[in-house]
Amino acid sequence: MNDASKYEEPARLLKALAHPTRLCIVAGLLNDSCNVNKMKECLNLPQSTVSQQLAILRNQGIVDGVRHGTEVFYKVANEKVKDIVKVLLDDEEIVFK
Amino acid sequence: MNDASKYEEPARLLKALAHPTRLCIVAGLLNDSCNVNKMKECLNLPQSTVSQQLAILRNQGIVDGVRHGTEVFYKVANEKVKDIVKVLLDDEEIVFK
DNA sequence: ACATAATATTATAATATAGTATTTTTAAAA
DNA sequence: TTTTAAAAATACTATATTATAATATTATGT
Repeated sequence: MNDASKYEEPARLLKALAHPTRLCIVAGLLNDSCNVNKMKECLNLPQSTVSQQLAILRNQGIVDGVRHGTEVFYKVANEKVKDIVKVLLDDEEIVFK
Repeated sequence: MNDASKYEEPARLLKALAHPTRLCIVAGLLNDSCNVNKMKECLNLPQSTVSQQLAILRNQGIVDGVRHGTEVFYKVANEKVKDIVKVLLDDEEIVFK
């Protein structure tokens, strides 16, 4: 029993979340969407770093982005992830501002 | 805002879960405790591998073990983790057998 | 004390991830 | 169409993780 393959996908999902920056990004997007520049300011990280972390989240379908002109607005795209992050962070309100 | 330090602990917790073998172990322990030998049989992995993964889970307080003679019976020691794993795996019943 | 069973630890090679400077793409404005 | 801004992709070094063999520990039975 317990073939590990069954756990590979969910493990990949958790792994994508399991980084302070990425977790912070997802937490910040729980209630409001946000563009990369604002995130980079809030997170105090180079743009390339933020974009790379966003790419990891995008690859797992955790977030997706919509372009408006030069900006891309991201939001959380996975309900299960929303629930997990809320449980993990005790349902606190977090917003990029 | 959004100092990353706030997310370091929860990220560490997720990281410890974010591996197919470790996730499988935790899922298998959700309802019943189990000793290492049985786990190693179920998982079809060397004993050292299972013990190492258990050590990672123990270090994050995700599981703990009680020794009975030569055997150590493990159980999940963190309620938040139970909830997260149930949400992640759609609440399916998983047992080592 | 010695043998045996169950579990833990250590060491290490292979692989993966993290961070960031640099370059490229995309879109709007001059 | 050139310039500028925002975001993505690339390249590369440093660090971390994984898997597992080998060894050590812990507890029991003889």
